[in-house]
Amino acid sequence: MPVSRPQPRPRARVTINDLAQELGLAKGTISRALNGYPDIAETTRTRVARTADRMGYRPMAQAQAIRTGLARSLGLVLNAGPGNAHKPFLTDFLDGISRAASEESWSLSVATAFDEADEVATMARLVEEHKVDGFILPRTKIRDARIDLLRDLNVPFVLYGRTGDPEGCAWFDISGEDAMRDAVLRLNGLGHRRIGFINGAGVYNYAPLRQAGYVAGLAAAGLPYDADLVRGGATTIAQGEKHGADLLALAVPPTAIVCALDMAALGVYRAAEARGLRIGHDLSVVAYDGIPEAATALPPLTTYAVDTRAAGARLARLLFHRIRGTDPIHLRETAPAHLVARGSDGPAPAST
Amino acid sequence: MPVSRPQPRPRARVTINDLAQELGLAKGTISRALNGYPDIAETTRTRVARTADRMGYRPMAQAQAIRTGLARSLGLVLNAGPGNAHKPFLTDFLDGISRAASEESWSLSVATAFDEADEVATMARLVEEHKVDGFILPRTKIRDARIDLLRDLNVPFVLYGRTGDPEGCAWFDISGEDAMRDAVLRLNGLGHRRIGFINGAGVYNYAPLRQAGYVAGLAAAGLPYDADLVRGGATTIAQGEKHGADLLALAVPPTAIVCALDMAALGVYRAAEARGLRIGHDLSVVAYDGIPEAATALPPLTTYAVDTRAAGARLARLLFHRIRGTDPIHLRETAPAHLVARGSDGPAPAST
DNA sequence: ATCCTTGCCGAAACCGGTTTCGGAGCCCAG
DNA sequence: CTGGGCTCCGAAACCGGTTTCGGCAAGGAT
Repeated sequence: MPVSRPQPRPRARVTINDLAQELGLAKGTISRALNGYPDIAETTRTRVARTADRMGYRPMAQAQAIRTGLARSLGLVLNAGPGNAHKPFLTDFLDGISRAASEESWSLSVATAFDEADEVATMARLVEEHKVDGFILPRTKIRDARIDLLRDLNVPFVLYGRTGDPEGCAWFDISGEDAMRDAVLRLNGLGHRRIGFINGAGVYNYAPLRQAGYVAGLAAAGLPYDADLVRGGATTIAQGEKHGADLLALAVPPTAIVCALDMAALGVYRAAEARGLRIGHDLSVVAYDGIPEAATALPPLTTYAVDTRAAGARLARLLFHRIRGTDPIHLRETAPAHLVARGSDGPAPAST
Repeated sequence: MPVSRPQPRPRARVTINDLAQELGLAKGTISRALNGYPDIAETTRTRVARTADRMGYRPMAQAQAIRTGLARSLGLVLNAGPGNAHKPFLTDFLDGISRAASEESWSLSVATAFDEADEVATMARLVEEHKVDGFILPRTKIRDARIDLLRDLNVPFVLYGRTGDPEGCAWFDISGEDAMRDAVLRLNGLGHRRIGFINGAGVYNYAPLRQAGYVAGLAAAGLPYDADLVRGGATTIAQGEKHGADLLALAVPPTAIVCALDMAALGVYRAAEARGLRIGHDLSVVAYDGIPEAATALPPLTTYAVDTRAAGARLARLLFHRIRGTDPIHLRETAPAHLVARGSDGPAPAST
């Protein structure tokens, strides 16, 4: 099909053959020296390393891949479908992964898909074309087709988020449940007794966890659970506003609301404003994520922030271990979110 | 150094040899048939194509790369340094590029850097390791070290944004100047006579262009240019608020403000609020970008939106042409931003 | 019938690495 | 002095493709 054949640039790369010639050694020897094989004399090894460095030798990743079977590349498939547009810390996430990858001279190849089926197809393609040695899976779902695929294909992967059926799964996650529990206790400490909860999207694994954390917080504080105070499915400002308005319209409205997502909290701000309630005084709000808008909101939002950059880096490193054969059982970690106390929560208003 | 050698998965790939054996042809013949060489009989070509398809053959990208010199991968280096965190349409941008790349069975590899020097170093590394055949350069600067590097290395690239010294440069850009000019004329049509302008960061190429557009709009409307009404360097809400406050504190404040960035406009909202001015009535605001927050702001922001997804796709396609040898002179395009009229602008208030 | 094209394909070299295999030296014990 | 083991490196096969080169067979011209 391709009528116009692409023209390779004739840039002079220094290859392993150049090195071999320069040093008067066989190229196989060079390769083994550079890759730390034990059957190379230490003096030879340093000599090779030094001139390789001097001549600016960089092994061509593809040539290595063909024999070793390793593309030296991490895969990341992003859902770019409707409703997934807003990813405030995507840059940080990519940065974390990319930096960790660079440390090992690996690279990151990203692709996009518009729904779950497309995600699976895209991942399969990347594997078929051998572009990628493993995947980082953002936003673990409760039922996740991506996991099924990769388990099936026997391709290494690491989840950002835990999962119910851990068979063959490695993961890194932020313990949102601890944060939610903490949030409830914090508010209880401020005198709040009716504390609402607005959860995120139910398809994701984090949702039940965070709700469980909220419930655990209630229990730890000795507060009763009231189903009327619990809403779910709010991932946008608009949805947060709707659920916030619903909660505030209750006969006995909450004096504080815990949100599983900052975005929802920003919606609650609007619902409160519509009722003439001042956030931080008449209504306390505590959320989770640490999006940049939370800092510039009025008042600034108290939230449990996650270090997305660190998460990306950690995921990449776990994936390296996974690719190198470590049992996924030993590659499961959770880390806490960190409270950023700002102005959106305060003492409970004196009860009338 | 690597003590634990990575273990390649023993998945059974179907190679070109399998195809050759199955068809009783030489593997060179298979390769030529698949790549559209003219010395293959049409019947043979279809026979090969059919069984290749049936057996699910996917050429291993790396093996092709080693001989052809093409990695079949587009490079994108993102600046993840401080102040660059907020990239609301990064996902769309990636989506556009990734989709266009997939169409040709290419992939996208992204890396991050924290400043310009790091960007250049990262790009050089990607080229040395032969991971990438060309780059898409987001956010063209007036003086751009990335351009110097790639020109020097003779590596194909495409700019998102124009540049002063076009030597060897291909680009795609949105004509922000037309949008700014339009914005001024629109406001003039609404009766505004004192129209302020808040520009973005001066290091980027778009800044002088948009300011020129603002000036052109003034001229076309027959309005005088007043340097007091022009501010620059506002890329965040906070900076927009500051400059907005300055403008509103003028002896004769503007009745309308054009912002080069939506973010700055959101800051102007706050400055107006602080003075008790109602956006859309007492003060009109028109901006540029089309970030999602603009739609949910109160009132919703009138803005010139850019289709970032389409831009990414177009850039990728231009880069393909560039890699295949098209003269960059023929690879320069601009497209208009599209007005999204919402509630932040209205008739000028009756003058006192 | 012979020669010359032309169409079509096989064989082999090649790309830049990795890995296997074997053998040349050296040291030391018998 | 000989045999065995160990250290270290060269040679060559190999990975999965691409590209060059040459030759066979069919067809047309002479």
